[in-house]
Amino acid sequence: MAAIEHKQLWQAVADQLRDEILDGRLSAGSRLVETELAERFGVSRGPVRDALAELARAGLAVDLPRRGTFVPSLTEKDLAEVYVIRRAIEEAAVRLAIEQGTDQDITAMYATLEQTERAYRADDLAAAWEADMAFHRCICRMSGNGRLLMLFDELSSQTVLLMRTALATHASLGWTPPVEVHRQIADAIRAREPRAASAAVGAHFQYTQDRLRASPEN
Amino acid sequence: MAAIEHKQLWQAVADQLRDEILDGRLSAGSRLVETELAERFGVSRGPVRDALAELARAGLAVDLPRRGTFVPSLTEKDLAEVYVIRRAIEEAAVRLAIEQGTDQDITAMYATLEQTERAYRADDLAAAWEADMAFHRCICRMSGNGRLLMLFDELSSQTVLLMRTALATHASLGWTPPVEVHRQIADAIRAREPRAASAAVGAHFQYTQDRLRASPEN
DNA sequence: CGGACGCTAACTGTTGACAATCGTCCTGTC
DNA sequence: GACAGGACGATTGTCAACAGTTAGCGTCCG
Repeated sequence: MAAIEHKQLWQAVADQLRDEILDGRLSAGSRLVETELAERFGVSRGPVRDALAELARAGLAVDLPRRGTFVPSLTEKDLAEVYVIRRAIEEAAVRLAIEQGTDQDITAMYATLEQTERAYRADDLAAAWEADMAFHRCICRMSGNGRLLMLFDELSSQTVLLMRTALATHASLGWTPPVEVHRQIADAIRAREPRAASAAVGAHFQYTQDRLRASPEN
Repeated sequence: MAAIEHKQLWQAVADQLRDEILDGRLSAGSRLVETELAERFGVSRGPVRDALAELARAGLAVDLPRRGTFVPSLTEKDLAEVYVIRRAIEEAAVRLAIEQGTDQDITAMYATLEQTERAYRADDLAAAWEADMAFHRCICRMSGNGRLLMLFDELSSQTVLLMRTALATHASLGWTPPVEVHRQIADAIRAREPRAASAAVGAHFQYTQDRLRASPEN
């Protein structure tokens, strides 16, 4: 095993660009010029083109025909859209996770929980946020639904981008990881109570959405 | 208005290929050779490549690196995955549709319902199926969530492909359009009863899923 | 002084060609 | 007779070049 990931060139480029977009090194509105990137990565324009198409499909870039590709500036509306879908699929995921999840999965889930808490106590908000996302991803993985997991990854990327652009100034500063809510969800999963788990996820999203909607004063 | 849709070449190719795949003219397992298609459409391999990438992203093709692109043969597991996600997002969509939908939208929704009935009485199962899908799409459009609608389109395409491949022989023959269930959903939307509407959608999917799971004897 | 036209530069969309890789067939050996 | 190894063919991944379009800017006319 551990077979050599025969990564396509365009995948490597896409991964690199994705990281830079999510890190904020490529800020919203930045233009992604094919020739420029091709030279930077030492490849031709072909793979760069493929990479940009991939990012566009993932919602991390917008492609205006004949005009170029840009890093999108996501709005409140985008935030609402993403959260509606995330809530829907994660409520479903948690129910499946109860049916499909192994004890090992549940252990891993609790690990992310503790990691979140530890990072928060260490005042490492970035790590706490990452562990928070890992918790959600863990549930989606437990669902055993590959499409659902891929969809989550797409939406979580957009969530990160949203947090960086729309809410960089106000909301993220006051953010605290919802450890206790996550623990509620985790406990419900371990107890194999689909109703409670689904409701807890719904409540979690409701709360997050309300808080985000309340804070900005556009 | 009605501005000239300056369609990119690869989009035209992708549309054509999508139609052929969904029509069954390109059956499951078919190999999509870039050179071949390029010659057939009178374009270079570049746009064909882009088109195949697009189809692969939409789940209507699978790309095996260095080996080629194929029309996928979707399995029971794929069916289950697609339906889980569709149920989740459509339950959410119907709730939003109640908030966002205009009277015009509701009229259009009922139109698809009547169209389904008419096509079924005329023994045109293909048209009935299409109108059935149009009904579901109508609800997703009413949600006002662009991402949700795009996601639905993706999943509905895969649903069509599934019906063609996995269930071509047994289930589709006995299929009858669930007009009365659809009417229940529509009525709940018109009456602005989110609970009932969401429940009706859920029941609809539960029923469909059970029936599909019961029929094949793999 | 303001607006419209035309020019220029840059970038994208598309093309054709080259090289690397994978599947297949054939051959030879056990 | 079956399996391993090597060569060939086909097809994809990548590259460099060409053509068309778009945005920006300057100039000219009203």
